Amino acid sequence: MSNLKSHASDAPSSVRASSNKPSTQKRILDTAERLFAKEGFEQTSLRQITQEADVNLASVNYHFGSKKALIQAVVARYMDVFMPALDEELRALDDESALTTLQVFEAFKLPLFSLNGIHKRGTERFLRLLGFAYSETQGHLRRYTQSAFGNVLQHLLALLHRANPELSDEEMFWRLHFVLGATVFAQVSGQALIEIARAEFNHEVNIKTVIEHLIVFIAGGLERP
Amino acid sequence: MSNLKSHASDAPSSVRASSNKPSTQKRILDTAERLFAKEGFEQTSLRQITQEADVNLASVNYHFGSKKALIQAVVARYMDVFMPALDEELRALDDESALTTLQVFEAFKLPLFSLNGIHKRGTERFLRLLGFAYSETQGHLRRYTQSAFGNVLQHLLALLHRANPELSDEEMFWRLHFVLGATVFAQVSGQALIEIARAEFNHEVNIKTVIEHLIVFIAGGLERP
DNA sequence: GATTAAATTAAACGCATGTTTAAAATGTGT
DNA sequence: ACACATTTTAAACATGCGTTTAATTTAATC
Repeated sequence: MSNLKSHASDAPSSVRASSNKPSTQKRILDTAERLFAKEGFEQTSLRQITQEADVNLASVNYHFGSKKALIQAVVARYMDVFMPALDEELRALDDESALTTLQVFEAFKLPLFSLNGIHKRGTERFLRLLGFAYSETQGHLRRYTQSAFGNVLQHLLALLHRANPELSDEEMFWRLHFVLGATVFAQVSGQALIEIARAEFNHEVNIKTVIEHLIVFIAGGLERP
Repeated sequence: MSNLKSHASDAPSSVRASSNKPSTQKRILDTAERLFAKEGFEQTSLRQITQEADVNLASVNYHFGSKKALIQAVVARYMDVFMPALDEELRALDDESALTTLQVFEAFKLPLFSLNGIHKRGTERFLRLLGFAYSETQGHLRRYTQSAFGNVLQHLLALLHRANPELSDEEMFWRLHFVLGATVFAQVSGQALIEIARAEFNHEVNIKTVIEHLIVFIAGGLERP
């Protein structure tokens, strides 16, 4: 883990010097993101990634060190946008006089949709990545999130307590995890569900619709007396 | 798939003739169940199962045909108890005059707890197996459940519609899947959560407690106007 | 007790994975 | 143009997986 060659700590930031083709690093990152979001981390092999990215197999280990590190790099690219944005939204709620659960969860919407700046379907990808991070046991990812953005999550918990002062710590603990479960699951099974829904109800269904439905649901569950 | 030796279609039903040691088949089934519920299907290897069951590696393929078939056998042992029990409970609700969502979900409690007859912690194991069946993509399991117990699931959907006549088909579709997500997730992350909760709140937490919390939550989410 | 059938066993097969190696190619600074 | 560092490459490595094979042991049948 220590005698690696460079991991491109700086170097060719994003675009190759005299070529219109993105750098090897970016190609790997983009392709990995797409495949991870589609199939999950464990289901996606480095051979699949490097083949589709049209780079050499060994370049993943050269540039990122390991598959774990690649996974973390992919997730971090979204976390680094999402978490500060969420932080800002949550701060805006601090001054709210009559805070509701729905308000807290709706604070997620803008940060989530802002991820579409990273990629056309960034929101969807991020949520699916999160889902896989939880359903597969990617302990290192959980540790990274906790240590890098633990304060934001603490803030979230405090706001929910403020909106639901009658709920005990324990009640809140369980309900928050159920919320997380519904969210994660909706995204991991999301694509399949969206297709079923599309066929069943004969109209377009997109990720925004799903999130709208989801927020109402989890707010209902969380507020239950 | 067709030229297999026997798969023990009948034979030494459950206990060995002149030995106090369970049959190879049962040892495999029990050990597989324990490991599958602990780590998931894909994360558990046949070598791990056969080693802990103290049987030969090849005996899994001899008795069950394949790993997939073993997974299905493990799950079926629970499904065959759970689904008829649920069916009975749901039928009892048909005559209810003012049906509530909570009643429908509480109909799950007895069937779930009855699984403790199969194993001391049968409820927990079953829910975790279900969780893995969904979060890992075990398509064959979904197909089996759908074809074997599809009628019970249809019945469930009908009852929920009766309890919530104001919800559109689409609304119900999404909420039911969120319910499933919260449930599944609670179980897959369940053991870790229970341990955190135990440490955090300084009192015993068991699967029944989690289910009680869960049912209130999902009923709240589903009923939300 | 001989003859089948069923079950168990050790070993190998074929394949896929992440990672490492060492040489070749490319780029950079002087 | 040279020397050096960086990057790319093809190949191999080491490990683990589910499955299959063929021989042996155990059990059952006549």
